[in-house]
Amino acid sequence: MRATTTTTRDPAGLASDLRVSVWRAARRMRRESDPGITPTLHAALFTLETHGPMTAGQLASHESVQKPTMTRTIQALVDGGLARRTPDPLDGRVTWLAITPQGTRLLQRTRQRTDEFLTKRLETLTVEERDLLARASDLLARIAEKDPDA
Amino acid sequence: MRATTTTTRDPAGLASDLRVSVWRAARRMRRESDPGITPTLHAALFTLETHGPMTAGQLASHESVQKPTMTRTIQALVDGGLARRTPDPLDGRVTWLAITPQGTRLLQRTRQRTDEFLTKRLETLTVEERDLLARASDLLARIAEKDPDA
DNA sequence: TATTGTTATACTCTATAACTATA
DNA sequence: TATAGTTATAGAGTATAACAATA
Repeated sequence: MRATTTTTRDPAGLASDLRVSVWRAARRMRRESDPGITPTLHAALFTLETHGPMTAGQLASHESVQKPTMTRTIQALVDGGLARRTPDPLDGRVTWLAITPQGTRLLQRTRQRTDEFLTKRLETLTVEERDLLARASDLLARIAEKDPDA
Repeated sequence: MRATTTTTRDPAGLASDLRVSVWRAARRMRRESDPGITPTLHAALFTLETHGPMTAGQLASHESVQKPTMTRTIQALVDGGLARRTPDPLDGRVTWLAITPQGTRLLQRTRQRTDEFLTKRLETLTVEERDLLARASDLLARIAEKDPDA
């Protein structure tokens, strides 16, 4: 196994390591996650829950996907009764999205009962390691944000 | 934004946060990464570089994908001249995979010159934050490994 | 004209099931 | 029979290009 510590202070080397480990972790999580909801739908629904109602374009921007991609994701959420579309009364081009009670319940169930694989793995770590991952989770979220200067 | 710190010591809540942030980071990295190689090919090639020659089955197991999936990945690497197939001289069913010099060069170029987006983002962090991410990268790799008891 | 969102189309990544060749 | 790998097929997730409706 390559020693990640050798690249710690070198952003390019860390980038290379992170790219691999994040990709593998994402793949593994997808494989093990709750069959009731895919990671893509989960992430979008989570955003609707935490940010409140958003337009389709805002949601696409927040998730760093193109609008047609978000159209599909939204369609899947609406078909599943997890989100609801509401036309904007003033601007006929705009669609507002909101999580439904059913969507909220699904997220609650997911948090309580699912992610079993990941939860089990995390339980094998020390409290310090979980603290570290929690802070890393915030850093990853910051890295994945849209360019501040874009 | 949901406060991740509230879930730090709770493995299930951390699992939920990590699932979202890792998924988003993976998506963003794919979108921004070197157009010359996809994350899936990069990860497999990286494994061949660090572990040396492996059979197709070993590689599939290491990457946590099914064998048919790895067959496709390998085919893409071989088509691109990045890896080489060699039949096992003793067991006719087995195929050995090895990285080619061209594959090694591509990984070097990727490390040096690409991952620009990610490198730039990492440069905006403090040294401490990069240290933290480096250790998190190891933890994520451990989490994504095959079950120790499977 | 510019913007919001959708439809059409295509490519990547992944899986399961069935198959071939070899042991 | 069992194992290693491939082929066939399907589904999820994403993108770009072209379009419709509205501003």
